[in-house]
Amino acid sequence: MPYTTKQQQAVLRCLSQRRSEPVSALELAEELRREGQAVGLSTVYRQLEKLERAGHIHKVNTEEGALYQYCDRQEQGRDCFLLKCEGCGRILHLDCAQLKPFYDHLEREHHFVIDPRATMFSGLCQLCAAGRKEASHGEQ
Amino acid sequence: MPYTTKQQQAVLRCLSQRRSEPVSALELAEELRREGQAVGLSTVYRQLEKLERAGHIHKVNTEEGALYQYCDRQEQGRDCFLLKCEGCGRILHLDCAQLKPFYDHLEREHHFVIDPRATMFSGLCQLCAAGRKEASHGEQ
DNA sequence: TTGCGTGCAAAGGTTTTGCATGGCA
DNA sequence: TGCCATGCAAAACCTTTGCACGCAA
Repeated sequence: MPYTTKQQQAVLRCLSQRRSEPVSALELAEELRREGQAVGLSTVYRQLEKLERAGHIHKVNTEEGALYQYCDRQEQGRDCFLLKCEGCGRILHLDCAQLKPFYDHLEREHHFVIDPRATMFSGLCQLCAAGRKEASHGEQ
Repeated sequence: MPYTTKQQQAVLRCLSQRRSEPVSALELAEELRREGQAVGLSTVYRQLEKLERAGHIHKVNTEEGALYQYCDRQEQGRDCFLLKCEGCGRILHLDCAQLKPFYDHLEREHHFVIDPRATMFSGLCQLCAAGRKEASHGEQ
């Protein structure tokens, strides 16, 4: 990284402190303002785009707009993937060798190359799964 | 389905004709207008929400807003999953028994219950993967 | 001085909402 | 008649863009 502004550093620092928690651009700008490091919203968006292209963060499109999450370089192996709980919104990183045979199969049989960084498994974590058992009854 | 309006039927019919092709709400409204079955945009949105909750269609959040895709009831088994090509945006349904050991492992070890209907694998299909090889060089 | 990053304000696009209207039970 | 879906227009929202300014090389 040849030249970094203090805004750029602030955005990345704030994101990395949050670790596995996905944040929206607006939340990020507000947090930075609270810290006395105010950064304009458009600058936040511009930095997020850069950081994503550089592979430092994940961008996840959700119902409520895009969320951004710090992405640890070490966790970017082929067997690392993202797990998103539809209940609480949290995104987990997991490393699992069990996926490899499946990916290989896809590539061999269907010529489809998986991008682990962009692949999101959705489901329910233990707590949220338990909570929904009761709530979900007749809909529509 | 106790009572369906002709708008509701039109939206579902249009979506089912497109099959594996994801469509935006606006495109849907335009297509219906072209067919002489004009449906207001807000009605299209309201119907899409209903259809999604009833499990008839998938909603996929993308860069350019939400896309909707018809979802065949028969394909909703545990081993069915969605494959999204980041290149052309197409979504494929695949059925693959190779996933089962992985899901079982997740459930046993991490207490995470996968929702196949909401799980989207991202990657590149053969054609798009080939096309990107050339384009992607030094960025940032 | 030159160039790039910044911040504000405005524009752009998508999705939702309010409200009057109309059709089906 | 009563209720719910509809359609239009307006609002709300997120994200991008234009442009003048300022900081660093």
